[in-house]
Amino acid sequence: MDLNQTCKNCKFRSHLFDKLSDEQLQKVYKNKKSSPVKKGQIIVSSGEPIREFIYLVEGLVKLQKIGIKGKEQIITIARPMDFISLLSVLSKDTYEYTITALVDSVVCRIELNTIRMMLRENGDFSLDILRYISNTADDIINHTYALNSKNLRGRIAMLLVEFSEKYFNSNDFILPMSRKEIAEMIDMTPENVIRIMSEFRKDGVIKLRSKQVEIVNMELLKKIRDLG
Amino acid sequence: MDLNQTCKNCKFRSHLFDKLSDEQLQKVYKNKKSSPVKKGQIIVSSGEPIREFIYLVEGLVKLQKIGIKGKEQIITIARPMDFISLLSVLSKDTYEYTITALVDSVVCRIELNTIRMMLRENGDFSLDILRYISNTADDIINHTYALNSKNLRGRIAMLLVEFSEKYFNSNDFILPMSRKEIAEMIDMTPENVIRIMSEFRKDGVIKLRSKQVEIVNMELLKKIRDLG
DNA sequence: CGCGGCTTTGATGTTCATCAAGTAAAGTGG
DNA sequence: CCACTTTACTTGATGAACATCAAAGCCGCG
Repeated sequence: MDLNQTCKNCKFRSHLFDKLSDEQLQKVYKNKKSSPVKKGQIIVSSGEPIREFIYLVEGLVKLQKIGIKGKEQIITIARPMDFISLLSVLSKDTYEYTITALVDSVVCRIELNTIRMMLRENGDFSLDILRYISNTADDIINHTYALNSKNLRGRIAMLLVEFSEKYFNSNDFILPMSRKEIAEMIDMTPENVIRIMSEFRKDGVIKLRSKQVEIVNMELLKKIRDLG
Repeated sequence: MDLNQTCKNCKFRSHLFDKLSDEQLQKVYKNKKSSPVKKGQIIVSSGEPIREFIYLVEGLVKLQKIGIKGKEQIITIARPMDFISLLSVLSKDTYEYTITALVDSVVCRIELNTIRMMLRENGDFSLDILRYISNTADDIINHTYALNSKNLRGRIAMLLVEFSEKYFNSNDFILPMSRKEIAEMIDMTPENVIRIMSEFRKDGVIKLRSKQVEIVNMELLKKIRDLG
């Protein structure tokens, strides 16, 4: 297979590498390393030096950091097409977050200097990346504030709607994480995650069997989210 | 006075416009409008179309948004040298935040297209801005998570230390905001802001008279912050 | 000088974390 | 593949932290 074709057709290109010339795209291709990662595998560890631009081609990954007192805190979940080295990549020397695969995934890596050079050379590409980073940061900030302004029921509802609409495009999905991890994401205790999800089940808002979730009454769930 | 000199010597230049050529700096100068704003005055309103790059030359401003249920939420306080149009400027069409002067301030405005053009033309400048935006976003995110992981006493302590070390460089300063605004910043009620500050006063950690604060025992205050 | 918002203090109630204890599920080594 | 161990899940009871409500004093401003 023509390797350049591979990159040219990669669904990723349309979003982020649109503005690259063919020559630059060729350079990206020569440098990129694509690799599969198993569920649970760590992709980068917080504190590691940043040497690569990493993006997610397939799967789901979580970005987390260790808060004060050693409590884990999940900052966001990245989808295919997301840069997962995210914010730190251009401003820091080492990763701020630990990134772990939630399901079997595929990531692509490009040497940082290659990207840096292209950012310098290609103003349109540079502007696109600026916009992308700004948006990502905005999203995380807005998401965090939305979450914090809600009570526990509202948070769980928000998370379930998000999984359904943003990550799985279905009312019926398998939670890609444990109750404990959910708790880390929305800042509550595992006990209360369980309690409230059970309530939702009893009230007929969702069906729930272990990690299998089906949202039965989406309208009500959204109302709980918005009123929480 | 030579107007170009004005910009060349502006303390702002060293941080953000370092990489601009003399010609580009000249262009910045021709386009910039510098204006004073009075305490309490709104600089931009959330929802307004973004037409300018705005940075703070002197003073202090707050960036806030209206959360769900109309509760105000202060996202961050900007200092001189900060871009205050911040994150949204390159990714959105309208402002995400309302920006208000906390004290008498001075801002400079540059037409957005001028900056955009320079970003496209000048890769080094572009990289600097990328780094700057990444850092700003990182800071806000880290700050928000740090705040949320603390109890109320820890939050107040954190805020006071921050005012002292980051914004005023002194153990003795005048709070630039009301108790209600403080509550909006660190996500608690005005009543509890008052209660806890009074506690600190009674315990001899700070002296407090209306908005005048003096930190008497910084070490203890930091301990309260870190243990909260 | 009086009105409205800011500030302060106290009393009450709700939400949520913590603790405890037991069950199910999922790895692990023989 | 089965016993064994560990880790995840679940439910209930208790207590602490914090929001809310109420009432009174204060301050700036028209």
